[in-house]
Amino acid sequence: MIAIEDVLKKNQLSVTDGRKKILELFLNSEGALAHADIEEKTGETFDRVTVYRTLNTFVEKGIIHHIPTSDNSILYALCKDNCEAGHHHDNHVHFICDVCNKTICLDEVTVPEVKLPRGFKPSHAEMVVNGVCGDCK
Amino acid sequence: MIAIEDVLKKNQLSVTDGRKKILELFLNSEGALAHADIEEKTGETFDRVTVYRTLNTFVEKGIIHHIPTSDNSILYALCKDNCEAGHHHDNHVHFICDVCNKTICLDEVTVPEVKLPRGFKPSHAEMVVNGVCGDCK
DNA sequence: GTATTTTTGCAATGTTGTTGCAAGTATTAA
DNA sequence: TTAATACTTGCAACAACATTGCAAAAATAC
Repeated sequence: MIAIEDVLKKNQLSVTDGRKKILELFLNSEGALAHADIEEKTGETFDRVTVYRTLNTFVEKGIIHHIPTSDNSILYALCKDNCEAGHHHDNHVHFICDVCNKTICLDEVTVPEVKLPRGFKPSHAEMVVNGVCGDCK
Repeated sequence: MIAIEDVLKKNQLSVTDGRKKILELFLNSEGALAHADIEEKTGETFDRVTVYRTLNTFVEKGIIHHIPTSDNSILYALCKDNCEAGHHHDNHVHFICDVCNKTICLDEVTVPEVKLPRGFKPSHAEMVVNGVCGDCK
């Protein structure tokens, strides 16, 4: 059991109902969440604006991170412990299940290095794999 | 010189000014294009709606493909010749330059295979690398 | 050249995300 | 515990992005 309040305090954030609830959603979700998911699950409890601001705050503090998608949706997922404010170590592969449509962080799978053409200098790499996840096979 | 009209005809599309112009933009651009880029470059010639519909049509026909991004922008790039409708072979790495902000298809660089955890079956993989491109180094 | 099908432009509408400000809540310190 | 301060929230307005229906226009088929 992870103490939700501790995570917030450790990141110098005021402990509020909204932040506790949204952080709890991430902790209880195995996959990534979109803004819409969160709005749906919090129901009428919080204003849309609060959700936007909370997510942005969490990204700034390094509690969650963006996941690249081909459509124009923004997905968020929890960062692991070694992830600090402004200094992400989320160089893991993301997996999107074609069946259940969940997006899962494969924390154990590191994004591989690739050899780039002459003149290109890489700084960061993202990888997204589609397919069928363990639950849907 | 690629015959623009032939590409459209080969995909069973009516040849219209809008489609010719937008396809030409892709052929003459080394990087990927966002909807906004296209609107900008076609100026007042076409309606915004036409641009949206043309891009969607091109994606359906497999003439262009989406590129995943971490922010919520949609980028499009030309598919290469071996790319057919509904059956993309665009398994190459995309590069986003942190300096000039261009997105470039690295057609020569194939997305590497990764070993996934038990139970995961991959069908498709995308990779986006950030850094400094050859022109900006 | 005419008929048919497809595409376009316009207007209206929906969706998504942001900003300013007053009111409410959490934190700090006495 | 309470008062002062700082931060967060909700509301309303706004801005950007994207979609839909329908009539007019253009492209294709005959």
